[in-house]
Amino acid sequence: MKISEVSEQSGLSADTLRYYEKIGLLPPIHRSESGIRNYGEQDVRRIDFVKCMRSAGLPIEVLIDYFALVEQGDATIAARKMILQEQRAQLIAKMAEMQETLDLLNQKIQGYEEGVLKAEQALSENRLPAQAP
Amino acid sequence: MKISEVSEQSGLSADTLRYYEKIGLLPPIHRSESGIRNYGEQDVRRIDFVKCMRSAGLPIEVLIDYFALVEQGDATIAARKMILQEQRAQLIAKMAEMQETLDLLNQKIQGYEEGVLKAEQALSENRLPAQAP
DNA sequence: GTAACACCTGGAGTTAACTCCAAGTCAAGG
DNA sequence: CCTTGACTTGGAGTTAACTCCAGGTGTTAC
Repeated sequence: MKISEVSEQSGLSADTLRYYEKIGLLPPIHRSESGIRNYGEQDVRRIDFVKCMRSAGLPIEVLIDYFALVEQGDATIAARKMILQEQRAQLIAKMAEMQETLDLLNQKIQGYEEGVLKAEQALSENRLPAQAP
Repeated sequence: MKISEVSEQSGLSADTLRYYEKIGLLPPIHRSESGIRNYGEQDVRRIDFVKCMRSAGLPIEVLIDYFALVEQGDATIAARKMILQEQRAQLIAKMAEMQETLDLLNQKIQGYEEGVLKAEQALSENRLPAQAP
């Protein structure tokens, strides 16, 4: 698979794919004789994994460390598991924060709905309401 | 309230508070005669709001736009509501992505748990299992 | 009065994660 | 043979959001 195909399929730009390889987030991709990258199935699977983790905000550094451990074989399974557990904990925490924000946003939006309602009522009755930020 | 107190109470650094003011995310804070910021209750409430929104990843730009509308009074209520709804939609989408990542992370971790289990069994029986990244 | 301390400013530096660019190579079509 | 277009590289530039610093001023404690 050429870089343009992988780019299309993954939604990551070719630049990003090369960048990921350069910094070691992807392994050195096999090349044709003329030096053109040819992504294998395993590469594509890794890219999908990376994309998923990145979309949730896991830092590239962490993923690099993780894959470095994968390279080193089964002796590192415990360490890998710890990395994933740590990231999971952070993800859960972040989602909880976002839920709080979501709740507040919902409140505010509802406040505006009610505010507008009141304002409309007031307008048709010639009164003036007010609302906080 | 002095900047150090607000900093302590909000968890934002004094530098960040000044930065927020400089870029217009906070209004010009009232000063003492000698030029020292004196944050009022309203400022503190706004800072809490900003902090909450920022913790969920809402861009500063969006918040600045939002507060600019607030300044302009009730005529902008519909626009404000739209901003919040848009941000809510993005937040929900992001949380869904994170949930997917969380699911995958859970799968992987469980895979490692089972993998280790198999490995331990195999070790005590002199067999060799394997596992993917 | 002076030393220590919190605060001020403008501006430079940092970080993560891309993104873009110039200049070059190669394969295929006309 | 020549052009077109996808690919290559190393390196520079961008963006968001801080974070730090030097140099200066005002306030407080002794």
